[in-house]
Formats: sequence, structure tokens, C-alpha cells
Amino acid sequence: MPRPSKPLISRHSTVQAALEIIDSEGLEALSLPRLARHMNVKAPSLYHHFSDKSEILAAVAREIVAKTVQPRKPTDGDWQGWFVQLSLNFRTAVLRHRRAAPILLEFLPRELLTTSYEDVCTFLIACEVPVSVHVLLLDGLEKLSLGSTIAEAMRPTQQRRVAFPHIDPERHPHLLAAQEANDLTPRQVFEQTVRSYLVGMERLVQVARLQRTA
Amino acid sequence: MPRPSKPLISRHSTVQAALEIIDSEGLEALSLPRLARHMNVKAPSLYHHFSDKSEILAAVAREIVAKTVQPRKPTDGDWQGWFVQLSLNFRTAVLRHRRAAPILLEFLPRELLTTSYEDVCTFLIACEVPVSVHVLLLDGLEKLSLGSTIAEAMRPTQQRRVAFPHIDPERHPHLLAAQEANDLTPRQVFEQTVRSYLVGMERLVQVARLQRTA
DNA sequence: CGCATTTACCGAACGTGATTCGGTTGACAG
DNA sequence: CTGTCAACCGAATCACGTTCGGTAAATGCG
Repeated sequence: MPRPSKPLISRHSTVQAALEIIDSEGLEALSLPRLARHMNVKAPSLYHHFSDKSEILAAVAREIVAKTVQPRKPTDGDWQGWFVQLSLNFRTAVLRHRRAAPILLEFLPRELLTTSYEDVCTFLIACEVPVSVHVLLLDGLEKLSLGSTIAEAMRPTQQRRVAFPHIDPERHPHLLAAQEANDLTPRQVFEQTVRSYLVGMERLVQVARLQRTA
Repeated sequence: MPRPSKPLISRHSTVQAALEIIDSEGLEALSLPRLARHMNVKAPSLYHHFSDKSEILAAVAREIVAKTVQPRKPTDGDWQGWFVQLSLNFRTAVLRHRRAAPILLEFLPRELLTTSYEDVCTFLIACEVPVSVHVLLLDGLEKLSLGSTIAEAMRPTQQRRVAFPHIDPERHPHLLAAQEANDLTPRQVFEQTVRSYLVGMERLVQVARLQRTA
């Protein structure tokens, strides 16, 4: 087949097709022949738009993360509430394509995050959070959001309540009781985890503020 | 080659060889031919001991996690301190083979964790932590430890201080300042993150205790 | 101790996937 | 109108996971 009047392949359409395959058939199913077939082209043609498969995966990772909604900054200095919302939005963005989550591990779009982090630091300064704890906050929230979300995305299927697999009522009575005593959804547990973390960080912020004025 | 007097391959030696290759050459280098060569055998021979490659990877994941040192239980009810130590030990175990970290995502040995979690629940009950928050604690700590550690293992090389890549002093002045104001090592940041989380959880535990007695 | 069975390994082969190379032909600039 | 470039494809290469059918030593058994 020669050159078509309108290009059959674009970076955008490739990423969309890849996401469709991943969502419906899983990450293992995403081979270049499979991807090309879904776009009605042949595998080698993709090399005119991407240097190799990893570049496609990086573009997919970028697309997923870029869809994170940035919450509007509050004017009352409530940086904790803003962080909670941002974490939840990130979680939502990733879980929208949960089977693609492993890609994020290797191809996390660091440039996007760096830009976002600069923004966060500016916000923190406005909220009078001491610079000495900025890295602690950024790193902690990154790990917490990314880690929790990816770990959750790896769970077999999304369930209404948090569930631990391999529970044997004989050998794990207390764990079973704990599971049954829980009435929170995974989303609620995630939110509570982030909130708890921020409660602890608030304390550190107070300490750092005192040290600064002293 | 016929049957040797002493078996050339065992599950244990295979896992060790796999870890050696992963540690020295990375996860991508771990192919069955490569693994077999390292053991002075041929690739098909491995199928007499494992049903497929994923079973080898699962065994590797199990080996890594199993090396986590369980801290001794305190008698004074200080479950927070015990959790911090456990998290740090898990982190140490995973970072010992940081290039193998992606394996954990797919092949996390859930049975090991379930057994450990039952143990944790028993401990929490002894510390009079209400059952209603057990799942919150277990899930939160799992996500935090697993997520933080895997995310950290993915960073290019271990550095003395936490560092964000792609920083442009022109475009990210506040982030740069934040990074320079930080004097904690990744390990210290991790420990602080876990501690902060537990501070917040302690508050929840207090609330739950009150509700229980009411 | 002889013999049958099992064990542990290997060579060869297959299918699939990533990647490269050399066409082919329409689009497009001059 | 013509030469160059763009966008796609067929065929081929190489590595990998995996299967299958040997092969000979080890092992168990009468």
C-alpha cells in the first residue's frame, strides 16, 4: 500500500488504540501486530511515528497521567484539603485504565510531575508552609498516591469493600473479623490514608514554623 | 546430556541465579536462555522444575519478601513503633534487589502477607486497637510500604538525598529551593512518611475507642 | 544383581513478537 | 511536469518462551 491521502496513523490515534486494547484485553495483549491490526495498518508502519514500542508505552503513560484533574486552589490556605482532592483525582485518572498501571512504573512522565511540583511548591509557600518540609510533602504524597493507586490497580477486580485474598477462616480468624468489621470502600480507605498522613504532616509543619520564627 | 548424579537444577539455585542476573544485569536481561547459561544448563531443562517463566518470577518475588525481618513485638503496646520498624524492614528487603521490584507488582506473594496480617491483627487486639480500624491500618500500611518502596526502587540510582529529575532552575525555582532545603535521606523521608501516617491513624484509633465504650 | 521405570537433562523445532530494510506509490513543492 | 519526500507495506532477522521426543544415568524392585 502506498502513501494515503490522509495519514492512517497519528501519535494520538495510536495512543487511543493502545488504551482500547489494554482496557479490553489487558496489557499482555498489546503487541505491535495487535495494535496495528486494530488501526487497520501493519506493524512496521508504526515505526514511522514512534522509534520503538517503549515510546508508545511512554506516550500512553503520559496520556493517563495528563488526564488528572487539577483541583482549584483554595484561598483560605487549606493545603491539606487540596492535597486530598489532588490525590483522589490522580487515583481516578489511573484507575480509569487500571490494566495499564504497570506501564506507569517504568514510564512515569516525570516532566509532567516536575512542572506540577513547582506549582505545588508555589502554593505551599503561599500557605506559609516552611520550605524545609516541602520535599517531605511532595515525596510522601507521590509515593502514597502512586503506590496506593498502582497497588490497588493490580488487585484482580474492583470490589465494593476492601478484601484480602487467601483468607482461611481456620487460620486467619482475626483477619477475617477485621475484614468484616470494615465498611469502607477502597476509595474511602485511600482517602482516609491520605488524610491520616496529612494529619501527621500538619504536626511537622507546626514544628517547622516554630523553628523558623525562633 | 543424560541424568547427572547430582541434580544440576533446584528451585532454590534457580531463584538465586535469577536474582544474581537481575541484580547485575537488570530484569530485562533475565531470559530463560540467559538464566540457564548462568547455571550451566539449557533453557528447556528449567521446565522440569517450573511450569513456566512466571512461576520462576513468583518464586523470586517470594524469596525477596520472605527475607523481611519481623521485628519483635513490644510489650508496652507501642504498635506504632512496631509498624515503623516493620515498614523499614520491608523496604530494606525489597531494596536489596531493587531491580527486581517490578516483579513484586505482578507476583506479590499474597499468602505470605495474609499469614503476616493475621499475626498483625492479633497484635493489634492485644494493644486494644479497635477492630473497626484494622483493615484501615493493614491496607494503609501495605499500600504505603509497597508503593513507596517500589516507587523508590524505580528511581535511576540510589542517592544520598531525595532528588527530583528534570529540574530546570529557570522554570522550577521553588522546587529547586525545596530540594536544597531538604537534608533527609530517602530512608529518613520514608520513615517520616510512615510516622506521619501513624500519627493520623492514632487519632482515628482514639475516636474508635470512644465510640466502642459509648 | 539384573531389569524396568523414573528422573533430569538436552537438541531441534514452532510460534510470536520486536525490529530493520528495501521497496512502492501517492502527495506535494518548485 | 518532475523530482523529492512521506507513509505505508512485505519479507526477513533475531531472540524468546515453550513443546516434544529422545537419552542415559539413577533408582527401586524382585
